[in-house]
This record gives sequence, structure tokens and C-alpha cells, in this order.
Amino acid sequence: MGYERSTIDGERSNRTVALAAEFGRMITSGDLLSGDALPTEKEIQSHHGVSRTVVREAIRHLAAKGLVSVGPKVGTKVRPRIAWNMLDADVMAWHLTAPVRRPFIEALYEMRLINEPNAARLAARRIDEAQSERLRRALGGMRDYPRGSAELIAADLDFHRIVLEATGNPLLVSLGSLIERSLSVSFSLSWRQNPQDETVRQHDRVMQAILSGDGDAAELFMRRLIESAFDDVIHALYANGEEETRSGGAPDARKIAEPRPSGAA
Amino acid sequence: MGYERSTIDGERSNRTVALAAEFGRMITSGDLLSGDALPTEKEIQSHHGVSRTVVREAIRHLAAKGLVSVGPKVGTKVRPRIAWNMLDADVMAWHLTAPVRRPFIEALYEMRLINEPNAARLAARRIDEAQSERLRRALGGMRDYPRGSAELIAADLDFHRIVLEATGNPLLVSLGSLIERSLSVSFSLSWRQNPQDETVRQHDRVMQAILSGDGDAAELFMRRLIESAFDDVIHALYANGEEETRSGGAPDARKIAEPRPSGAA
DNA sequence: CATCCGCAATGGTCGTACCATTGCGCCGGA
DNA sequence: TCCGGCGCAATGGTACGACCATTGCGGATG
Repeated sequence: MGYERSTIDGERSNRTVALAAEFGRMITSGDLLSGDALPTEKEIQSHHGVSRTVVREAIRHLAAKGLVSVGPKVGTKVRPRIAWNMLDADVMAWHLTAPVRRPFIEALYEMRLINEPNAARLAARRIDEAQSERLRRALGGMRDYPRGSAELIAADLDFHRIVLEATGNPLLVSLGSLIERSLSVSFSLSWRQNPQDETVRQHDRVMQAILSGDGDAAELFMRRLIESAFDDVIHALYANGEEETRSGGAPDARKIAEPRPSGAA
Repeated sequence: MGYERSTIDGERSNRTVALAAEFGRMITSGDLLSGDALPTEKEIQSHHGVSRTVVREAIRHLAAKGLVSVGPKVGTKVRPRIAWNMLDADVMAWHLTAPVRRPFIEALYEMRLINEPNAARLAARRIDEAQSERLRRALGGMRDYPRGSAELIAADLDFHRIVLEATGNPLLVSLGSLIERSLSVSFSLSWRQNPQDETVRQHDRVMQAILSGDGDAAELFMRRLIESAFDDVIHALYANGEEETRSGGAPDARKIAEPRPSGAA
């Protein structure tokens, strides 16, 4: 609470955002490759029936995220994938709604696996009383709300967000928006193969460790928690057998899926 | 090579970007607090002598980064700090050029300390031949170029970027832009209190570990490397005694300034 | 054949006009 | 007096049309 909705774009849906999302998805999904030129502003205007204002603001939106570069005479061109700001909520959302998203989801969970256990460790040292209380309430929500309900999802999300906030590091807090997306994917795939009890228990262990100031335990339990979620998602992706629509990179996507063969740190 | 410049905004300097940067800095530096309203578009137009197009595109730029939200009748308002996308190169740059930046720099290095050692571990398992060669060349550059030269800075930056690229994780690659900013801060403060030889040796140890596939060593050495850089920056910040220019929050800025009472990890 | 210059394409900026949404106050009824 | 609905007006959203600035490219020139 005391927090604004963070919708897919931080503002209401209007033509500018819709147009930006359309091109954003085209770019992230690979329909437009690095160096490819977008249509000229004039062409986009006539094709989409919008004014140049909308076109320009939409392109500015994309440029702000590093997806395109613009310049007189050269037009609007797609920047190399490496220059994109993947750590942007919109860019991430566009990736996650693309037809081929498995590698991206795996990368996302790998990122969580690196950051959230460490965040839990820091949170154990720095969490304050108000945050502790919010954490307890979030866990209570996870325990009480029915499986798959919107409240449960919100509670789960809150839990992770509060841990990140408790680190006091604004950069880690910003990761919250990424986790939000990844959770929404988990839910859309099939929520938690694991029994809800087990999931709650895992969260509870993390919370107890943080509240008692045990950084090592917090890190360990958070790692296990995310690994479980990771396994769920990977399992669901393979089970559903979705997205073979790409060239043929399905098999070696598995390579990325294994972040650490033996235990850890 | 094979890479576009990633300037401060990904595009050339124009009035839109300049205006966005002006408000961006005002917001990140705390001159405008959460909930505060920016001037209306009309006021900004007359005050800055620019057209409404420029104003709107600039605000769109800020909205894309989560700094503001806009709406009819309500105007443009600053969003809570927690909603900002700190993991954006522009937002980060604005923070780093703000009068009070010490806490942010410390958060940035803490973030590096979490991610880069893990990235080094992953790189040790996944780096390919081309990346290995680029890594060797970057290290050579760090050894050969004179202290403080632009080439040295570029080589240092390349080194870290290549390690992140070698993870194959696009999200980690995006962290490269953050590291770019943090390095530029290091340089602006006073480059590497440490002797250059020692710095090169640290990088060399990381590289050897990665090239030999020793993930544990790569992680360890990368951690030490970043801790050294962290110490340098902290030391320089305290030595320079900069940024007491704020209202009166100078003393308790120290509280945030101590991310790790005793050693760590 | 090399160099320079000018054209034209394309984004950059500007100004105006009108539409859409919504906060807020006015007005009428209970 | 209090409450609720309704309309005004402020503000952003969209749309045109014009002109400026930059730059790729090809033709003119030595």
C-alpha cells in the first residue's frame, strides 16, 4: 500500500503508448533486426492513421529504452540487442509476451537467483520495524488467500518487493518491477506446481531468517525459494512445449537453464 | 568495435533531451519531491522558450523512466522514488551528477558487488573463443595504455562488459551501462588510488580464472577487484569532503554511507 | 580520378487548433 | 443545512501544417 499502481507503462493507455508497444514488440521479438530501419515518420503516420506527434512520442519512448536510435537523414534504426535496456519494465514485458520467450525467462530467473539471495542477506542486517511488519503481513496474505487469487499474487509480489526495499539499496528496489513481470509469467504458465503449503513454508523460512538477522540463512533459503520457482517455470515451459516457432534453438536453451551445477557460494 | 556509442542518452543532444535532463536532475536531486507537480506544459514552454512538442517529448522521456506520471487535469507529477527505474542509464547519470551522490555511488557499487562476481562465475563456464580473445585484448589495453588515458578507461570498461556479455544473459549485459557510469565516476574522482600494476594484476587474475573455467576463482577475484574499486571511490569521496550543499541532511547521509559495518560476504 | 558542392530526404522544432478527461465548484432539491 | 448531480474550465491528448537543421549521396568540376 501507499504505492501507485505500476501498470505496464506507468501511465494510461493511449495511442502513443500503444504505438510504442507495437514497435517495441516487433523489435524485441526479432521481426526487426539490428540495423533495420523503421518506416519513416510519414509512412507510420499514414499506415497507422495517427498524427506525427504520436509517432514522434512513441519513437522517443523507444529511444529512451535504447531500442532505437534516430537521426536526420538516417531515419530510425534498431540498435543492437546489446544496447537495449533489458532492465526496463516495458522492454521486459515486451519480451515476455513475445512468441519465443523461454530463453528470456531463464535469463530473468538467473538474474533473480543472483540478486535476491544477496538482497535477503542485506535485508537481514538492515530491515526496520515497519518493513518487518509489512513482511509479516505479506506472508500472512500468502497463507490465507486462496490459491491463484489476485490477493495471493499481490502478497507474493509484496513479499519479494519488501525484501528488496529492506536492503535500502534503490537499485535493488528497482529490480522489483522485473520480479513483478516474472511472477506474472509464473502465474500465467501455471501457478506453483508445488503445494501452496510448501511455498509458504519456504517464504516463512526466509522471513524468519531475515527477522532474526541471520544473513547466511536468509541467503540460503531465498536461493532455494527461487530455485523452486525457477524449476516450476522451466517445467511448465517444457511441459507446455510452446514456442518452437524459432529457427531451431530449442535444445541449447537448456544450457542457460542450469545456473549452478553444484551448490554454491 | 562492432558497438555503437552509448552516449548519455542514446541519441544526439537536442532540446528535448536537454530539457528532459534538466527536469531529470531536478527530480533525482530532490529539488522536486514525490507528489510535487511539474509546471504545466504551457508554463514550461514560456519559461524555457521551447515549443510544446519539445516539452511533451521531454516529459514522455521522463515518464518512460518512471520518474513522472501524467494525466489530464492532474498535470505532471513526480512519482515516488521507489517507482523510478534506477536501472536506467540516464536516471543513473542524473544521480551521479547530482550534488549529493555519495549514497547512490555506494548503492551502485553494492550492486556491482552482487552481480559481477556471479557474472564472472557464469562467464567462466560459458565464454566462447571470440569473447576470450576480446578479453585478452582488453587486458592488454589496460596494461599498455598510459594511466588516465581515454584508451585505458575504454579498455577497463570493455573488460567488464565482455565478462558480462560472456554470461550470455542479456539482463546482465544491460548492467554494463551502469558499470560504465560508475567507472566514469571513479575516473572523475581520481583514478585508481591503487597502483596501476596492482589493478592490472587483479584483472589478470580474473581473466585467467575465467579462461581456465574456474568459476569459484573467477567469482572470488572479481569480488576482490570490485571491493578495491569500491574502497577507492569511498576513500576519494571522504577525502574530497564534497557535497555538503544540501539543506541539512549532511550528517545522516553518513548513515546510508556505511553499507557494511564489518567486512563482508 | 579525386574533391567539393549542392540537392533532397528526413528528422527537429514550432505554433495553433481542437478533442477528451477530470477536478471542483455551483446550484437545486431534500 | 446538507447532499448529490451537473456543468465549467483547466490540463493533457491528438492532430495539422509549416519551416529549420543535418547529412547521405550524386553530380559537377578541377
